[in-house]
Amino acid sequence: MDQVDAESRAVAVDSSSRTKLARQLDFTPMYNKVAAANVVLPNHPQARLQLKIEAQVKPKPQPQLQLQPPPAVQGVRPIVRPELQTRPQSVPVVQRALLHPVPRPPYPIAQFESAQAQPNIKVEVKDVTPKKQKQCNCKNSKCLKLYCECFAAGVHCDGCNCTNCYNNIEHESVRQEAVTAALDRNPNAFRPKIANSPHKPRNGRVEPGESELAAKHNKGCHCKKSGCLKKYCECFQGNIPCSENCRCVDCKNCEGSEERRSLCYGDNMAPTIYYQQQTTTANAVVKEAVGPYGYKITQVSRKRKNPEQTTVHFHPIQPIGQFQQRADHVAEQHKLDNDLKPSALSSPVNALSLGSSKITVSSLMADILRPQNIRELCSHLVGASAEVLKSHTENIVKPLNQMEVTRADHKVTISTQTSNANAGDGNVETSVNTGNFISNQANGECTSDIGSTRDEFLNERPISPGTLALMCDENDAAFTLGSENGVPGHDTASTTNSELHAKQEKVVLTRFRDFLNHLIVCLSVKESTLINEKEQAQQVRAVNSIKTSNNRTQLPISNHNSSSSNGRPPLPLPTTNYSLGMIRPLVHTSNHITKNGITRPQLTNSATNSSSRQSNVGLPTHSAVRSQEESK
DNA sequence: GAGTTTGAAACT
DNA sequence: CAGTTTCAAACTC
Ligand SMILES: [Zn+2]
Ligand SMILES: [Zn+2]
Ligand SMILES: [Zn+2]
Ligand SMILES: [Zn+2]
Ligand SMILES: [Zn+2]
Ligand SMILES: [Zn+2]
Repeated sequence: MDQVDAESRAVAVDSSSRTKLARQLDFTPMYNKVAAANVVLPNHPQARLQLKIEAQVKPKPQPQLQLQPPPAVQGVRPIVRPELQTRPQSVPVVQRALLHPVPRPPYPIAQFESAQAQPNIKVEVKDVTPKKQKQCNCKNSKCLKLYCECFAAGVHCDGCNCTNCYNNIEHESVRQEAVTAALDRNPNAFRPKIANSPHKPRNGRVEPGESELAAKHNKGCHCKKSGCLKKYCECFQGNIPCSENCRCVDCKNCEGSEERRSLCYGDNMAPTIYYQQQTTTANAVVKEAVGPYGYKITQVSRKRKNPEQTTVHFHPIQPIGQFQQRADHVAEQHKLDNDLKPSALSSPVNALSLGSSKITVSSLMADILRPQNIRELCSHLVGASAEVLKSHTENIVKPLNQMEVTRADHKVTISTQTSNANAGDGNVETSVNTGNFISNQANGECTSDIGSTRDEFLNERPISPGTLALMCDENDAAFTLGSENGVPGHDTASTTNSELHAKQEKVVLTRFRDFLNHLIVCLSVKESTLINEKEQAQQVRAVNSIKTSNNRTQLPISNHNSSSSNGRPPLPLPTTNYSLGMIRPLVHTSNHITKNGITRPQLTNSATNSSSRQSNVGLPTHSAVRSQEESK
């Protein structure tokens, strides 16, 4: 029927369109609409990407985009090629590139959304993974309806098993019409369904209740039989808990749900994956569940309060909890190679955070190392990572040293009690600055909201540094993106990226090491102090009874010294107080760095997005109650 | 791989 | 907006 016509038309148009296609594939219309609101078009991610890609990959002026794989790019893997070309919007590409780490391709995600965000991503293509994109199997939609994942993701079919496919360059004009139609039906049709972040209100602060990171499915799911624990559920598929936007029945994917947890973290998540997709997930829901961070930690901590819900969806408002988890993926941190970070770091941190850290030590440590400290440590590490990224982004590669210097913003304080005299109030605080840390900064005061969030980490699943790093990345990404304008993605992306990661890792590990060293020092100091006291006491007694002098013992100390000497900053240990400050003790002047830099960018989300989102967020309109729930 | 189940998208 | 149909993925066997 009309198909034919369309087709013919398409063909006709083709030649003309081709050229344009190359750059555009994306759904322009959409942009226009969307963008219009925002105005920010220029950068459209896609456009950029595309351009970039072309440049990198190939000049490819040719009509048929697809075919040739860009030689250059190709190096890594074959797969890449087609996509690039084909997918105009590149969404996929990008994502692919970015995602690389992920074991499974997250899936098609379109990035539009990010108009704001994606810049960094661009990394690219070559980089790594070939990720394959998902292939559809459409038979009746011609791949011109959102039923088609390719179409929905904003990419041309490439290597799909579809029948009668019009989602390709050859039928671009028809395709465009379909795009337009889809947009008419739903202006957000090609935007990510899952809001990644948190959009924190632009106004600035995030409500306490709401975490900044809550990722939600914009429209929510409407599952009735899957309990939202199967991939039929978009929320589950996107690895996010159901939210108030959902109207599911008998939901088991609520935030605190045990089921959810078990599924998510349990086994599967294992180490493998963390993936994330980058920035935007486009509309496609992220397919592939991601594993949460891979670090597995397992248990440990207590579970939080969570309200488990029972049945019907109740979506708690408290988003906070999962923060991390979703943060990851949702956030998409782009890059970051998972591996390293999590694995390496996690364990240590976890241990600490958990508090599980060995009991033996606990008594001694208790005074010195407190949960809060750990949180701060985490923040510090994240901040450091962020900082690295930031500097990296700026292209200014500052020597790490410099960075260190820089980090003066955030402070971590650890209080220690000295057994000594003041015993009671012996707390002393030392603060350390670290780079700006995102989350903390978010709220001027670190503690409050984070507190809850972090508790979770600590208690529940401690966030591993790796995770932190991820989070960080996310943020970074965000801001990078935001700054996108300012920073044109540097091409070297791939290399840069790895470099970046290496740096981040280095910094994080280094700092963590420092932290541990300090901890050691503090402990030793404390220990020695205790010993001395004891000794003195004994001496006194002894004196009374008998002799006077003796030798003082100081065992551990020696060790400590050595340890301290190891490297890091010598800490000035006050005799009485021990501080763990990772670096220098300071007064608290707090300077929170505003993390403006960081946060801001995010805010920018495209107007539509934000607007829509907000509405959702603001109130749960969903009044409903779908009381009847399932009949069955 | 065929068949079933499921819930989003499309349609009315 | 609700109800129904269409659709393709997810899941099952
Ligand atoms: Zn298709
Ligand atoms: Zn396809
Ligand atoms: Zn197709
Ligand atoms: Zn659901
Ligand atoms: Zn849901
Ligand atoms: Zn649900």
